[in-house]
Amino acid sequence: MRPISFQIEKRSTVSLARAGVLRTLHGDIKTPAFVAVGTKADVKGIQTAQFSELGVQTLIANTYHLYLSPGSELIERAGGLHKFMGFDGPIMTDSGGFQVFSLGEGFGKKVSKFSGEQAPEDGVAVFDEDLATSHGKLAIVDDDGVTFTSHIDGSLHRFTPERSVEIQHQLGGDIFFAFDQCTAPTATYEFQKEAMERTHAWAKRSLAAHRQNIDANNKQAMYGIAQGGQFDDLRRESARTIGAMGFDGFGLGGSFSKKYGDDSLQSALHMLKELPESMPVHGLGVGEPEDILLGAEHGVDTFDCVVPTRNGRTGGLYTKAGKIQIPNAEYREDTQSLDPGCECPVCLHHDRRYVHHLFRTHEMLGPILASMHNLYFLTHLTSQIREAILDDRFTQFRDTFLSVYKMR
RNA sequence: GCGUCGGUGGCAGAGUGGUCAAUUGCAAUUGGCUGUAAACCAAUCGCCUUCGGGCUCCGGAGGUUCGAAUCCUCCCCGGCGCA
Repeated sequence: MRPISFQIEKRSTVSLARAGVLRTLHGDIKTPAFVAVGTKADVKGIQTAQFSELGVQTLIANTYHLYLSPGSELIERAGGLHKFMGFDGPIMTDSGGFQVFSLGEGFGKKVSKFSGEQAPEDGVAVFDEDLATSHGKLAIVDDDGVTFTSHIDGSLHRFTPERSVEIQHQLGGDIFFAFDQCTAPTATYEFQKEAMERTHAWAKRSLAAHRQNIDANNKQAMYGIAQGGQFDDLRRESARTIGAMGFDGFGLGGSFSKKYGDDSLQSALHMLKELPESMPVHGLGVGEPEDILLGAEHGVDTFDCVVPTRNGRTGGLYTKAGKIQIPNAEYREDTQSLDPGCECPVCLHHDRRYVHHLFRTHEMLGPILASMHNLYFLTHLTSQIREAILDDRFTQFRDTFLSVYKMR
């Protein structure tokens, strides 16, 4: 018996969209579902007790961050993430593979729509120069693993697939991910292929390490992550390889930011056709409404993304008509609710004028309310998608939604 | 009234003869954010512009100088001290 099971309740008759239930030892996740990002064992600005009213069924914490602080041993002594953060529901952990990318290849690169260029190596002032290694990155990859420089204190650390699995065992999430090498969609074919093959080798090692720990293997499910960038042949090869290894689920890997182009996600999704039909699929870092709709259409079951909490903290609010910047002058006396018609706990009590004021005066409640609203918006979106699939009207729902939602 | 210090762009506050339309912070205006290095980052922020530049500008008025936010004179205003 595996520690999770995935039951598909309904498949769309006109697309690969599906609705299901992912059963874990800490409860069920009704899919499609939005997974809140809880990097450091907290969803930024949100109390655990608020998850339910915001529609948050599950969250994903991060291996790299929790390993650095407070340390996975401490969390293990606390009885695992569930006890540590006081959440009884399903928890996922990410492997640290994304940090291989964001602290490695992606480090210091400010790819803007305007310049299209990467910043100079010393273009990032966030860190003490002494922290950065001579190559200008905080992570360097080799075939055996990755050497990190802590972004916190500059100390040196090393992750291997086995180490990532060990840490994630200590964290104790219900579902965790194999250590992978994430890449930018814009990377060359050669680079993409190399990272994919390395990811496959690491997946095999990760799985072996997991199977060796009988106790963890019985309690925790493990997803493998595929790569391949925007190259369809690599993507499909990666899906076939990862899909056949015996993982409990599948992670759609990559980084789908708009700065890498408008269809980096679209070009990756065809790989899902190569997977066993009943394998649960998680879209890593996929969370803009239009991308959730696209992913769901292609059979992605769960989505995690920083976007509701990060945008929320920085003043961006999701509405059915598109994103708005609540600190902007036009909302100073706007008495509409954040998103007219929204029934989230914030919209039920406050209007734009108030939240605008909170941002202008730098009150911490502003980012909190915005994060709450955004989380609700996305969990509500996935639950609406789920209902639509169950009624076999997904396409209509998508078209209706997109007809009023303005993408930027 | 006397003495003294000071009046700089929305605010605070640098600059004290040319490299100054004027450092910096805040405020303001806008943009960005996709497995969180992010309660963050970026651009703009006197007026005009064919984006090359042009014009006006550092309390006010004069003056010195090739050149003044910077030096001098007078005036106005403010802080402090003494009467």
